[in-house]
Amino acid sequence: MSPRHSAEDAQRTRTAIVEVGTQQASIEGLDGLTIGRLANALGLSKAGVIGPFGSKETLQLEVLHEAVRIFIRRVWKAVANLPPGRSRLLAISEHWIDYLADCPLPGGCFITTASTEWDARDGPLRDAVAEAQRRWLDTLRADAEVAIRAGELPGDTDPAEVAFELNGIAMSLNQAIQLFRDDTAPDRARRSMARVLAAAEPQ
Amino acid sequence: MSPRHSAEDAQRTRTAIVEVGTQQASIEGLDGLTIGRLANALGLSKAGVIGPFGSKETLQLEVLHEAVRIFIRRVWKAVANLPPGRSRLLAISEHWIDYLADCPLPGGCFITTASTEWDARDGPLRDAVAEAQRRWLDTLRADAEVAIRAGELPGDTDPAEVAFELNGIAMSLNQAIQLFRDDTAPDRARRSMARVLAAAEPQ
DNA sequence: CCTACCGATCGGTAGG
DNA sequence: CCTACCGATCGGTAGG
Repeated sequence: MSPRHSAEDAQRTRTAIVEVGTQQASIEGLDGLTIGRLANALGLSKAGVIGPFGSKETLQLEVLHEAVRIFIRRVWKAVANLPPGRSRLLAISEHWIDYLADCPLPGGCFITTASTEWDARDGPLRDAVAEAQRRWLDTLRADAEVAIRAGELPGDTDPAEVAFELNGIAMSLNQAIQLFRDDTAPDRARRSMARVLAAAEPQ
Repeated sequence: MSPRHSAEDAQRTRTAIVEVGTQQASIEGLDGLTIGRLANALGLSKAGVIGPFGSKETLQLEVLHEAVRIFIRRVWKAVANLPPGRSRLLAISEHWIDYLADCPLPGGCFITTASTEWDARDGPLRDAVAEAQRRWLDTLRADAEVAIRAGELPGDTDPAEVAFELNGIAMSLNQAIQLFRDDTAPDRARRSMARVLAAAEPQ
């Protein structure tokens, strides 16, 4: 009740703002976030929402990073300790599809939405989105490289193409789920990803 | 100079508003369209911009349909007279990739942007986006069905999966071009689409 | 198709 | 973290 809050309280408020902001932005886009609606949803004043961040852009960047953390937690953490290679790419596929089919954010894949929202603009948000997407594609490509060297994928496979295709399947799945509410799509995506990751013929 | 305009003039103005609106919306999104900026870009008053349409939503719907017309003109018109089947799907792939690599709209593929922008919302715009995307996927699937029946694609191919995968590759390509400015991506997409459309082994 | 205007909301700040 | 406020802009309308 007192206006004198502890640093702990301030941190809790900050966290709550980012969490609710992530939910809202997954639906309305990062640019669709507004301080006023956020304040209303949280029972705070607008000054209370923007204060901890200084500007809307800083808040948007934090919201984006929170969405990336959620993705990593759901898709990467479970496989991070597996040895790199084809079997880990198959495990990633499973978790990725599960993440999209049972998404913790109401608007589906945040990075995909943010990517199409910012890909034709300039500035820190575009750069942050590009870097997050870049890192994920690099992660996939690195595993594909290991798989090719180990003979688990055909020797003439282009590792960047594996990342490119898996990413495309994930975006197509995200659209099927969000735009068409098609619950047969996860199985389709599973088959498609398995085809991209088809094992090399034994010599 | 006279405020008394012909119906022809009125039509010209309407067309100009939709055209400039399509350019702007391809960058800022359909929701990012504003009457004020549109009026400014066109040298009109806000009333002059919104008047012919009655509401922003009607204008947004017309902008969306204009973007669909542009896509059809660039990707579909050139192949519409070819016989359906695998070779037409390959021709579509070529035109689709060319369209994305040398896009008439500054923001890249409008439908992809509109899809992620509206897929988590309700209303006429979401419905219109879904219908446009649905029609295109159905077109691809119908050609895949013909190709499978003709033995041009493997007999166990799922035609909906062909449409799903081609669409995913196109979205991945759109991202590579717009977000990463990666001009090696069109070739990658060509290889990926060719793989999806690999001919059935001759019996 | 214009001017002039409406209430609502935007991001953000001053001062406590 | 609040109240009270800022100028700017939003979509839209009245009246010509």
